[in-house]
Amino acid sequence: MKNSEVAKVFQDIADLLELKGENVFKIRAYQRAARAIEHYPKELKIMIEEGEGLQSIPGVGEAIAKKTTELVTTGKLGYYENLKTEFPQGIVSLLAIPGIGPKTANKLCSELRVSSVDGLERAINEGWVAELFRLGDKAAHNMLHQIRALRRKDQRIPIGEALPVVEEIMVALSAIPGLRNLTPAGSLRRFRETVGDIDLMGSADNPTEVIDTFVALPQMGQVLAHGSTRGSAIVSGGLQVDLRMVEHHSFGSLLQYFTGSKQHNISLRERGRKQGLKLSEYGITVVTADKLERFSVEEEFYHRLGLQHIPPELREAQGEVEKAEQRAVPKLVELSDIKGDLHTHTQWSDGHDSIEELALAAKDMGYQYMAITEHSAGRGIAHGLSGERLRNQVAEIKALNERLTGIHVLSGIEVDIRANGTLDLPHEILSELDVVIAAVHSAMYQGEETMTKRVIGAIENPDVDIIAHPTCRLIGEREPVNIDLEAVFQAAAKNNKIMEINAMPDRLDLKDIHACRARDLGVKLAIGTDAHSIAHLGFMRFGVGVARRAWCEPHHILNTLPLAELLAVLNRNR
DNA sequence: GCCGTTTTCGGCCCGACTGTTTTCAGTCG
Repeated sequence: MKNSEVAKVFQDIADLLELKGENVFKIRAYQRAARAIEHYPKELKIMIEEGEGLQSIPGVGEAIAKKTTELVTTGKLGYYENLKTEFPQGIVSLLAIPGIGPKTANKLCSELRVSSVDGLERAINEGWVAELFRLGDKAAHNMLHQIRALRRKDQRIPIGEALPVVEEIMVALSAIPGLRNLTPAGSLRRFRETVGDIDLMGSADNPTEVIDTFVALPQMGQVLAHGSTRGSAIVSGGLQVDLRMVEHHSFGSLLQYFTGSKQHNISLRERGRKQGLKLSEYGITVVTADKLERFSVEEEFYHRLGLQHIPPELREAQGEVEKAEQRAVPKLVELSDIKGDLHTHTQWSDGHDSIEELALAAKDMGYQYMAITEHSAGRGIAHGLSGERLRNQVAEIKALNERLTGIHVLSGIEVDIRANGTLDLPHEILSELDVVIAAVHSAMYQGEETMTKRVIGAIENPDVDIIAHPTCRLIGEREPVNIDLEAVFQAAAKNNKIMEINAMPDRLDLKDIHACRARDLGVKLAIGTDAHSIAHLGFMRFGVGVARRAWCEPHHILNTLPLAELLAVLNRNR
């Protein structure tokens, strides 16, 4: 059983306990454990097999560890099964409607026999809900509104779509004189792979003017709110953007608060409470003196708590507060550390631009090198390269390198790992290249054992350097393949092979927690954009974002190495 | 149910909004 499935069970348990009216702290304990498990980089199954104590996970104690072991080893949890029988099926679905919590759900269920969203809708329309004690016409109307919103619920948007939209807005507002701060907060700032609504935080001498300009921008569709401190609008694509203008002297604490994550903020407040400090979005209050200290800069907020500043990407309550306390927050990899792109396509296969065009663009980005890694012939649809065409390309790259200065082009390939685990090109050709990436592009629905063996086979092949997009997922479109990543990472560590963080925004593969686990096991990572055009080279920042969320420092990332050192590591002269 | 540089028992993050009441319960982020 996967961590995400375990997390789902504990979240379900929390919901059921809420309906039952259990002790709120017990409920919170289950919620906390669910979130911690969901973000935990190591598979619980492996931890149990290796006899590693589950209680090392923050928020998991004796009872939840025991339940987890039962769940993971037997696939079932008696406690959960019993709990489920106490309530009509479907009542939990009511909790998903904003505005309905456990009390209201229980009332609807016990007094109106409502136990589904459809049933609730009928009860509202027939006027029953408005009759209930402490509910009225307005409450019933709101429920109906929320049900409709839920049905057309927009999915979370990949960060690759949201970030450019937000940046365009920020550029448009940055010209306003008097604007001092403007930053996205929330999951976008933390660089999560998908985002919901966007919160922009700003401070200015003339906040009203900023908000007026914001809601009047040409890309704004429906304006939801337009006040003196807050504006809210829907931009094309359905993304809701809120702009919140605050006082200069409170900007730091407010930005901290709205960046989250919620769990990170809770950890901070728990810690502050022990020091006699009360934390809120307005600042820090020394409880004994009842005096509020405000912070215009976020760094100072953390320093006041005796902590190092914590990069937003790490704020997921995964031990970052303890590290900040010990002054041991890692110096995370940055975009400027990247010396080249190791995964690109040109007109030779299914890319848009020529090798030279791509190379010059890479040079403009300040790179020292870039690798051309076309598809191999097995990908007929992508105009993949045969051995012969590949040799021609190698010759062209060689000639190009003699002409170009300031950028070195590496000849490579993204060779198919066939369904039977063999590679799509022979050793004779692969051994002539600077870098060989191997990847699965077909037979994606193989069982876990077959798929794992298939990829490990490629890892053990001496011609292969890097495994690209190891899970083949497409965010919101295609589920990851069935693969035992733990075994794959172990094999990569043993064979000194590199795993890719594919920076394409709809891939981000490896994802954050998997990259983190690979790093833990000592596997080196490479960030590649998989660019099919010059514009795609800019995807690098999304890959860097994943690496940062995986606690990676520059030395964990292969393509932070200068050219000579990179070639030494790839060691292709065998 | 979790947790410990005040505690192995007795705490557990903080503030705001809404709709319903007539001082507040319920919900949310």
